[in-house]
Amino acid sequence: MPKRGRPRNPITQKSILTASYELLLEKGFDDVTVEKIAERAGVSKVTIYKWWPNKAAVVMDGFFSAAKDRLPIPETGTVLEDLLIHATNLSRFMTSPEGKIIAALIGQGQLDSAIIEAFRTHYIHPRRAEAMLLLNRGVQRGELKGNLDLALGVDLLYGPLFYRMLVTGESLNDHHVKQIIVTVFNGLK
Amino acid sequence: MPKRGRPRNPITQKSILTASYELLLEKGFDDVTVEKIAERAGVSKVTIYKWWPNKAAVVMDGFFSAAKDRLPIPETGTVLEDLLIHATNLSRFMTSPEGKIIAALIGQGQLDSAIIEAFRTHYIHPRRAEAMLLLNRGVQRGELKGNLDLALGVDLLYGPLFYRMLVTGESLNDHHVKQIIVTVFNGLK
DNA sequence: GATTAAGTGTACGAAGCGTTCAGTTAAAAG
DNA sequence: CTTTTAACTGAACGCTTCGTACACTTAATC
Repeated sequence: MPKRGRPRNPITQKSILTASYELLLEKGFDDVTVEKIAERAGVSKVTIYKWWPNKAAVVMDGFFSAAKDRLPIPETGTVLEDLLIHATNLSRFMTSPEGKIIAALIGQGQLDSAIIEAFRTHYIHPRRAEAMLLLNRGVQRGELKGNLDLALGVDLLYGPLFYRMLVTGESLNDHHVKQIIVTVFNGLK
Repeated sequence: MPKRGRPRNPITQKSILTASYELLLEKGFDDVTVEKIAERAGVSKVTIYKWWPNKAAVVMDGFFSAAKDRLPIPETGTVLEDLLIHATNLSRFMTSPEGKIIAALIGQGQLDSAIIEAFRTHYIHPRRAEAMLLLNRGVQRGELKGNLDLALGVDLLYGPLFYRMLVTGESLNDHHVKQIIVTVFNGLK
């Protein structure tokens, strides 16, 4: 049975999400307003509130629908090499304008549990799972110790990168990343 | 030459900072309002704006004036032992109600550079310096490698703890901390 | 034509920020 | 005792933004 009533216009939803992501990129989370999203999307504010419960929900949705996975998992044959490539790519992404959105969302998440939950589910956990696969290959090959706790490994690799980005704010170039990865690797092998 | 005019009432300032910190503890950054601070401090809102430029400045000041240093640097004789004690204390503090303020402030800092700057200067950097001293004792004793980059060491130790707190949100008990520290230590020695 | 649901435009209430204004109050200086 | 200076007060206000209410119009099916 096809639906009664006026059908939903797919362009409406899409342009809301696009406008939302563009504004997030240009202005940062705090300066994105529902009114601006509506204006840029060419849509009524009421329509936005019809489909999303609040501003945070729209913005998160816009982020997830626009953020592509730009970090394919490398497979060079040795874990250390894979880790170096992966971590370098990650750090470059995190210091880019799009990557900085991530800091903003994690920040906002500290004040709004719905945001951080969504972010963990849709962004953090999938990427952690990928990194665990990478580490697991190293365990199989005997490059990493056999009883390695994969989750711990990911904490040790990602932790310092996020820490620098969110907490110390210090620069994060390829050399720093290499230092971090090589040293952690020594602890994991 | 003593100052002309009505002298500043020290109680006024103090009660503003106290009220601000109490509210921060009870409600979190977002739900602290200047009006509530004024009400609890028994002070006019205008007085607050006379001495601080905005809400963030008052709240940060309240935090710094109230947050005691509860993390003395241990000195057991071996670095690994020192690190375990220090990191365990830190993680316990971070998961306490007062510690959670830190997550909120770092979060807010991602949206307001003045906040994160103040937080780094008054809170993060001094604690990193302490941790570096601890590590340096290990280098002197030959328990850690001689060419160790102390800042890197702190990144590796603190990074995973903050990462769990801010990003993954996973629990952080003494066992996790021990795993983290022991593994990092293996990479640093 | 009747029904259903999508979408619009305007207006509004509630917060909260930061400011303005017209005062009072507590001290030092003359 | 009067004047001057600066701290402090209370109430009101403008502004922005969130989220909602209301009275529509529009596009589809029955």
